[in-house]
Amino acid sequence: MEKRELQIFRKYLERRSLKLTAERKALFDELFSRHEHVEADELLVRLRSKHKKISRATIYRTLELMVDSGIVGRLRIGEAGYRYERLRAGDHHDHLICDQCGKVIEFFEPQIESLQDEVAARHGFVLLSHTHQMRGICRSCRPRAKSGASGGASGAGASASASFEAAPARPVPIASRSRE
Amino acid sequence: MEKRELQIFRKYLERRSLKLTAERKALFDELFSRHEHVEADELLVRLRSKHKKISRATIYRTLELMVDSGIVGRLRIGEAGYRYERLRAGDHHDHLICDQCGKVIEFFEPQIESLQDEVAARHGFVLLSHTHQMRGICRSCRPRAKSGASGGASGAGASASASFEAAPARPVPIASRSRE
DNA sequence: ACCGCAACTGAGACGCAGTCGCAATCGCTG
DNA sequence: CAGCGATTGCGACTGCGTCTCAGTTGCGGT
Repeated sequence: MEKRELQIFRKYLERRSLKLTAERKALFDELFSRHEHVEADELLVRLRSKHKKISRATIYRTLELMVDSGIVGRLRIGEAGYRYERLRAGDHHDHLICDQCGKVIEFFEPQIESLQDEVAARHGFVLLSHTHQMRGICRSCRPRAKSGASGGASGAGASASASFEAAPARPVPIASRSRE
Repeated sequence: MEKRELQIFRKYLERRSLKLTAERKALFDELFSRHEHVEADELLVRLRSKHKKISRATIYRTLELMVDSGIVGRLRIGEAGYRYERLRAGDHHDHLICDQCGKVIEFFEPQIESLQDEVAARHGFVLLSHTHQMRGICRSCRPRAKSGASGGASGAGASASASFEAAPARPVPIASRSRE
């Protein structure tokens, strides 16, 4: 049976009289073949190594369609640029990232979700989406962890700590939650 | 009396035998003159309009020092690039952003903070920092709000919704909390 | 005073990630 | 099989930040 997300994407395209071309399908297959958080250029390289001819622009254009259709999430994890992840329908999660090895763990904490609604309401906001990333050192990196981001204000170590940036994700359409 | 953050910055520089030059001081003053979330180029423009001669490179270099020293926070709010905000010593907050007017509200919710620790622990992580952004429509934009990010999977409107990105912030050294 | 040197700075080149313009193609539809 | 909107690849381009480099500053030591 065809993947549910492919159906959704197909429908999304149809509604706008856009086509599910070979390039779009190839990108879909690549992205949905495994669960990960991948960069656009990585997808380009992979597809090309599979002898699919596709341009960078098309990758970006297609990813945008997928993000808009809701089947793909766009994140900012670390440094520059975006990463993309497939989303299973109705899914929602936030991210826990290891600063050392880059591993990404997904988590979902209902209590946090509802506290968010509360906070938003308290400020008169209608919540549409959110981004929540926690960064730290994972279990397997723990032993040899040492450096880490220089702490607050007071004394830090000696060597200049590389300033490692962090950044979150594209909104999770809150619809799925609130419209329950 | 001299601003506490300036003292911190001064000390940070001294420790590394760096200097508090006129340019650095000017940038500090600009950034700490009011509370906001500003872009690097905006700071450049402002300083120049005040007849201070300063180059783009210096702005960036100095902002990095400030971020490292802990007196300034670096965020990703919307689209590309970073925004900088002054941090009062020991302060911590997350952000609530209006997708319509761009207004940024800071919030702090102790319960969320501790739930985060719990989640991290559950996954064997040592938390170092986090980023938490909520996006929506603020009270004053509410009445005429309509468009918004296309919802999940199913039917969206007609016009192509501009894909508005979001992205969070530089870690808040968790030290201040856990080391309490 | 003067030297020496490390720290600073401005200007512009550079790099990366993503976007755009455009002409060539594709693939329905009538 | 002509018409036409959708699609694509290519390469130019942009925005934002970083790097290089040569010239300047300013403090410490003598």
